[in-house]
Amino acid sequence: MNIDIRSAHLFSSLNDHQVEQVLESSHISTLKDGEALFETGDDANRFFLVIGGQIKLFRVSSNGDQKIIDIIQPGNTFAEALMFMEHPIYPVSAEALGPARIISFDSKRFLHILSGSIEVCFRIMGTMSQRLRGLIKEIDDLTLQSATTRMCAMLLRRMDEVGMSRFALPAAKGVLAARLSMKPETFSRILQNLSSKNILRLKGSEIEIIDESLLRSLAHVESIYGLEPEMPCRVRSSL
Amino acid sequence: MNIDIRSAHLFSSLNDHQVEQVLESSHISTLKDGEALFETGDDANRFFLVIGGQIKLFRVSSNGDQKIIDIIQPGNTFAEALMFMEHPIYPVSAEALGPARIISFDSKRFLHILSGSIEVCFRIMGTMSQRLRGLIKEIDDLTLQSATTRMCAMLLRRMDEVGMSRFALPAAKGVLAARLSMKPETFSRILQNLSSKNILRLKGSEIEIIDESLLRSLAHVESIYGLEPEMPCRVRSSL
DNA sequence: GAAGTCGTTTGACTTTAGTCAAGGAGGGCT
DNA sequence: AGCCCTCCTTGACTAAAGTCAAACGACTTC
Repeated sequence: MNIDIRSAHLFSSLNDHQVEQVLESSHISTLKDGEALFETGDDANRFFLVIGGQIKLFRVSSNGDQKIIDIIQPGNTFAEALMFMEHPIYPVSAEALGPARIISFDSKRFLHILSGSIEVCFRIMGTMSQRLRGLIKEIDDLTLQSATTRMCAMLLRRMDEVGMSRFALPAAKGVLAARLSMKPETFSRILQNLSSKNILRLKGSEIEIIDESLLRSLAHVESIYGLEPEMPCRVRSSL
Repeated sequence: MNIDIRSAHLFSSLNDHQVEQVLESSHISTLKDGEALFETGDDANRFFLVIGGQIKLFRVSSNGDQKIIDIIQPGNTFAEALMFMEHPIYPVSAEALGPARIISFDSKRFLHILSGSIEVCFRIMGTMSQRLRGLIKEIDDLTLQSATTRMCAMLLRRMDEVGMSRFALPAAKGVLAARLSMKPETFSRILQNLSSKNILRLKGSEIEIIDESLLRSLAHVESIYGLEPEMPCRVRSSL
C-alpha cells in the first residue's frame, strides 16, 4: 500500500510530518459497484480522496430521478470544501460507479493539522473558486443551452482530453445522460441524430468525430470566457 | 460617509488598522439603473461590497437571453471568492438593478493585508462553502424541479423572510422570472394559475398567500437537507 | 445453446415551457 | 386629461424533452 497522497493537489504542499499526521486519521476502503458512501443530508465530518475507480456525486428528486453533479476521478479529493462550515452536511449523495477505492480523512483533524499553514488554505480556496466557476458554468448550460449543445460540448471536452477524434465514452450512456441532465432516451436520440448528419460515427460506446468544426459550432463553446482546459490546475478537486 | 465595512461578514474580524489599510485601496461608486460593473470574462482584480440598491449577477446566452445567477443585497460582498485564483476572471456579468452604491476593493492588496490572518481565510471559505451549496441546490432545482415548483419555493422563501403572508415581490416580475430561469410569460401564467386555484391572491406586485400548506406541498421544499434559512450566517456573501 | 438480464434504442404520444403577436394597465410627462 | 413608454398579461401555436412501452443486442449464467 504505497500511495503518496501528495500527488493530490490538496495535499501537495504538506511536509512529511504533516502527511504522517494526516494519514493517522485516514481510512482506506473498498467500495463495490453502486455502494453508497454517504447521502444528501448526512453529517459531513469526513472528506475523501479517490485512489481507484470512480465516485459519482448526485442528487435525487422526489420521484427518484438522479442528477449527477460530478464524477470524481482517481487522484482527486471531494467534500473537502465542507470542512469550513459550522455544521457541515453533504449537499449531495455519493456512491461508487463500478468498484472503487477511496481514502477518507477526518475533516476536523485535518483542519487542525493545517491550521498554521495559510498555503494549504489558499490551495483549497483555489479549488473552491474553480468549483464555483464550474457550477456557474453548469447552471448556464442548463438554462441557456439545449440538450444537444450540452452533448456536443461533452464530446468535444472528451476529445480534447483524449487527444484523438476516435474515443470511447467515459462512462455508460445512462450515466452520461444523468450527468448531462437528460433522459437516456434523449441521449440516445441526440447521438443518433448527430450520426445521421455525419457529424460523428458511433459503434457501441466507441465514437469517432468526423466533422469537428460543425460539432464545435453546435456547441458554440463559451467563446466569451475562456475554456475550462485553460485552467492552471492539473488535478481537479470537487465539492 | 460613515460606513463600517465590518458589518459585512467578510470584514468582521479585521482590526482597526486593517480596516484602514483595506479602505485605502477602496473606491466608492454610484451606479445608475442598468449600469454595468463588469462583464463575464473581464479580469477580476477587484471585489465589491454593496452599500445601497441591488446588484444583479447574470450570464448571457448567445441569443441574448439573460440568466440571473444572483441578486446581491446591501451589506453583502461579491466576487471576493475569485481572489485566490491565479488569473481571476469574472464568471458572470454584474450591473445595477436600479440605482446602487458600491465600494470596490483591490483583491491583491486585500489578500496581502490579511495574509497573516487565517481567521479571515476561514471566513471566506465558509461563505464559499455556502455559495457552493446554494449553487448545487440551484442546479437540482433546474434539473429536478418544474417551473411551478421553483416559483412556489421562491414565494415561500420570500414569505419566511418578510414574516407575513402578505408581501410585495422583491423585484420586478421580469427580473424574478430571469432569476427563476423562466420567461416572463411563464412567470405570469404560473402566478395566474396559483391564483385561480385560490392558493394566493395577487394584485400588481402585492401577493397574499392564502393556502400556505398547499403552496408548501407544491414546492415540497427540500425536506431532505435542511432549509437555507437555517444557515448560521446572517449576511450572505456571493460568487 | 437457451434463457435471462441489463443497458440501449425506437416509436408514438404527452407535457412543459418557449415563441410570437396582440392587447392591457400603470406611471410619468406635457 | 391625453400620450407615451415600459412592463405585464393573454391567447394560439411550436418546439423540446419526457413518458411509456416494446423491441433489440450484447453478455452472463445455467
